[in-house]
Formats: sequence, structure tokens, C-alpha cells
Amino acid sequence: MSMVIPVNKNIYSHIYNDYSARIQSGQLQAGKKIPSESQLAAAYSTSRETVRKALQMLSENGYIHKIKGKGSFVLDTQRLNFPVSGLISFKEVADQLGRTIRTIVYENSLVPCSSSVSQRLLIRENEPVWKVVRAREIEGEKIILDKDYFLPSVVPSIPAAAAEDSIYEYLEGKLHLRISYAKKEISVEEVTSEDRLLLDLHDYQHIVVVRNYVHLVDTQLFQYTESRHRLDKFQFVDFARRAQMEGNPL
Amino acid sequence: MSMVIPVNKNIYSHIYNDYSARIQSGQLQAGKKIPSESQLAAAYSTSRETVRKALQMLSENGYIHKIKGKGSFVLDTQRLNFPVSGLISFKEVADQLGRTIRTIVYENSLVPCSSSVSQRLLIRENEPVWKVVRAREIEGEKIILDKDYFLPSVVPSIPAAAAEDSIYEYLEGKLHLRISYAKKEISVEEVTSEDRLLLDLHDYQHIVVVRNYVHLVDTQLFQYTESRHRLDKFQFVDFARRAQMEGNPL
DNA sequence: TTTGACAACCTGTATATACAAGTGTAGAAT
DNA sequence: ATTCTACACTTGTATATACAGGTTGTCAAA
Repeated sequence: MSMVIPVNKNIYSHIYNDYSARIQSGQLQAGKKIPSESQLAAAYSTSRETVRKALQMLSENGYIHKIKGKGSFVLDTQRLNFPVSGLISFKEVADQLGRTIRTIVYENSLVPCSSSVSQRLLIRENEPVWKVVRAREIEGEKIILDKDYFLPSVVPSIPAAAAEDSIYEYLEGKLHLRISYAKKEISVEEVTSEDRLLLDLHDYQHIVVVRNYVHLVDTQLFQYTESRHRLDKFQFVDFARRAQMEGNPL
Repeated sequence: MSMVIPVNKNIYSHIYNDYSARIQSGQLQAGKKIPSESQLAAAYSTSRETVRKALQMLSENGYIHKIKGKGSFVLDTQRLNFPVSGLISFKEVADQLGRTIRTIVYENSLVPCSSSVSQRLLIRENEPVWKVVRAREIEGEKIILDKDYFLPSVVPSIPAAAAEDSIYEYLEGKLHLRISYAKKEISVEEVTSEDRLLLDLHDYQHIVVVRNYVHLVDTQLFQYTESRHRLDKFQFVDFARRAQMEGNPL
């Protein structure tokens, strides 16, 4: 099953979890004002700074909106439908949607690295990499082709059970790898004969390709994933907050 | 022109701007350790908490990576190529790329709201909305079709000059609208006859659609934008940090 | 040589306090 | 009645302090 269980090791994550849950369940409705920072500090027997840390996280994740001089207000997360942004794995999304999902593992082996993958993983050509190829079947149709490549120095092997379930759960739960950040590129490319062979593509000529470069907490790049989605089933949702004052990253 | 000029009204944004600039210019190279929080506090004659606020922003935006017990390290922003995530307008991206860009304004008028747009802007059908339709020509080819819809109560009108340049600059600079957050949806759909007519689409049967719902600081939804990109020219880059401890938004 | 204890340094969390600045309201002065 | 002022309440910024806990190197004991 693997629902993400909120961990409350800190006071601020306790507050964050309380309010994110209440807002998402609709218990706190959109537009309503939540208690002021001072009130929350008193309610949780903590300091205002600690409350502010929780509120900042709520704000960043699209749960609330802060207005100076007035207070913090609940955003319409139903309508915002919800940030599937970030590093959400296929299994997490699937669990959320509650669909009938099946994973077909086509390959799970140690292979010499191709030229293309070696450039992406920043290693030499023909260096060995773990390659896992899987199709994702949703309601009877193979919609997504996931091609994962791992550095063997970090991931010695992928058990068959993990490949069929969730590799992320295995990496984080069993290997205790601490994944830190990733870069994601989305583009549309022409279908390959491999796509045709392994997916139910109908007559589509193109396919959405999501390339994911995953790094550990020590900044080491250890995984490259190419997730190929059938056009009609692809959707990406993002919540973005406009940086008002700071120099924009661009 | 409109480079985004970093504003240093606060100490922490001063530090943020200093370091983001130095990292992006390559002056600070990837992997190198930046001074510790205490050292930075001393260097900027401020407190550690203020430094931490700046470092948190740098971390969130993919400039640095913090490791407890060790320090903060510069990430490879060259290779990460850079977060075009967030609420970046076409003009901002175009300026960055330095390409030859032309904007063709097809329509800029007050029209009764269609059923589809009324649902997205949460207003009644046939209510008046400002509609702006523009094609974006890059190196001689019309690649992107931008269809913007504004609430007239917020945006009385769009001057022709603004439509040809940057509507965002007009909204923020002239009308002083304070844009706060947006939801973005990316999907792929079949081309319409309008797409065919207004863009140089070659033989593509599909088109990438980016729907943008833009809110003001008072949380009011005031703009809906449909940005339609030719398949082969579309790319979306995102930087995501994995939430390690808090309950995942899903 | 290896192991273990310790110190020095780092980031993470939490508290208390202060003032600046935006918002709204009640009440006084006009 | 209208305008203005003062006050209360809100979030934003900044400082000082304290301790927890991860990392690294040193030095002494085994």
C-alpha cells in the first residue's frame, strides 16, 4: 500500500501535517482565515518562528496564502487539483488515483552503458549500469514505458519484486538511499520501434518523454530515468509561486 | 530589454542575489564549499538566522545543497541548465535565449466569455473578458499560440504596445498588479483548425497545451492563459527537491 | 596499527525579543 | 456626516542565544 505517512519529529512538521491534512480533506474550506501566528504559537505551545516555518511550507506547497497585515488564508486545493510536481514516482501517483495498475518488467539486468546513457549519467561508455525497462498498464492498456538506469556502485541490484512494485520504495526503504533533488526535462519526440513494440500506442506518431536525473544527498548523480508516456494520457500539473522581490533565477 | 533587476531591500535577499549571481556566472564552481553560516553571518554583519533564510532560498532554487555537519555546496547549474519552472513569461524566456523573436497579435478585444473559458475563469458565460491571441515567431516560424483571457474588472484594457511586447511587464510594471501564484497544466491535444491557421504546424497532428491559471496576492483568479506549442519545439525543465521528512503533499 | 574518546566545526531546531510595516476599526475632531 | 488619528492586530525582518546532532580530524590507549 505505502501511503506516505506523515512524520512528526519536529514541532513545525507537526503543525504542517495538521493543517495540510485539514485543508486537503476540506475540513478547512477555501478562503477561510486560519489562526494568526501568535494564536498558533500559543495553541501548539511553541514560538512564533516555529509556526512561521510551518506556514511557509504550507504556503510553498499551495495550501495557504499569506497576506501581510491580514493573516493566512486557505487556498482552493480542490480546484488546484494538486501539485503532482516534484519527485513523485509512478507508484505514488497511481496509489493516489486508485486506478487498476499493472507493471510489466521487460528487462532487469546489468548491461554496458550506451553512448547516450553514458553522457546522461556522466560515466564512460560501456561502463556497466543496471538497466530496468518496464511498461505501466492502466486499465488494460500499456501507456507508459519506464527505462531506468542506475550506477551499480550505488545500487548493487534490483530485486524482481521491487521492480514490479516500486523501485523508489526499495531504494529509500531498503537501501536507505537518501534522494535529494532531481532535474526533470519534458519534451515530445517521435516514437521509436521499441515504443511501438512495448506499448499500446495506437497510431500516435509522437510520445512524451520525461527525462529525470536523480541525485543523492551527497549530490552524486546515480540514476537516469526516461519515462515515455502516450500522448493522450500525459498530464503534468505544477504549482508555482511568483518570486516578488528577489532576483529571478533567470 | 527588461532584465530582472535584483532588489536588495533585505539583508537576506542581498546575500541570495550575491551568491546566485556568483554561482550562475561560474565564478563559484560546482562542488565547492561556500563559507559556513557563521562565517557568512560575520561577513555580512548579520545573524545566522538571516543567513539561513538566504541559504534556504538558494537551496530551493537549485543553487546550493546543504549537508548537515559539513556545509553548503555549489550545485552544477550549468549542467542543470536551469529551472524554467515557475511563472516565467514567454518574453523572459526569449530574452534569456537571445533568439530572434517576433510576436504577431491576432486579436485584442473585449468579447463575451465562451463556455469553456467561463468555467476556467470561474465566471458566468457571456460575461465580458479581454481576449488576446498572439503567435510567437522564432527564427521565422510561428511556433507558439498564446491565448490570454483577463477579467476586465482587474485589467481594463491591454495597450497594443504591451500585447506586442510583454503583457506581464505591463501588468506588473504599469498596472502594479501583484501576481502571487499560478497553477500550470501541461498536456497534449489534437490540433484545431485555428492552430493550423495561425501557426506553422507542418504535418503535426498534436500540439502541447500549457494551461495557466494566474492569481493575484488577494488570491483572486484574474487570468487564464492557453499556450499552445508546436510539438518539436516544446521543452519544460523543472528542478525538484525531494521532501525528506515531512508528509508528502500527496 | 587499530580503536576509541574527544574536541572543533558544521547545520538543524527552538525560544525570546524587538521593531517595521500593512490592515482595519473605533472614536475624536472637524 | 465626514475626515483624521490613534490603537490593536496582523505578518515581515532581524538579532541573540541555546542545545541537538552529524562530520571530521587529533591524539591517546589498547
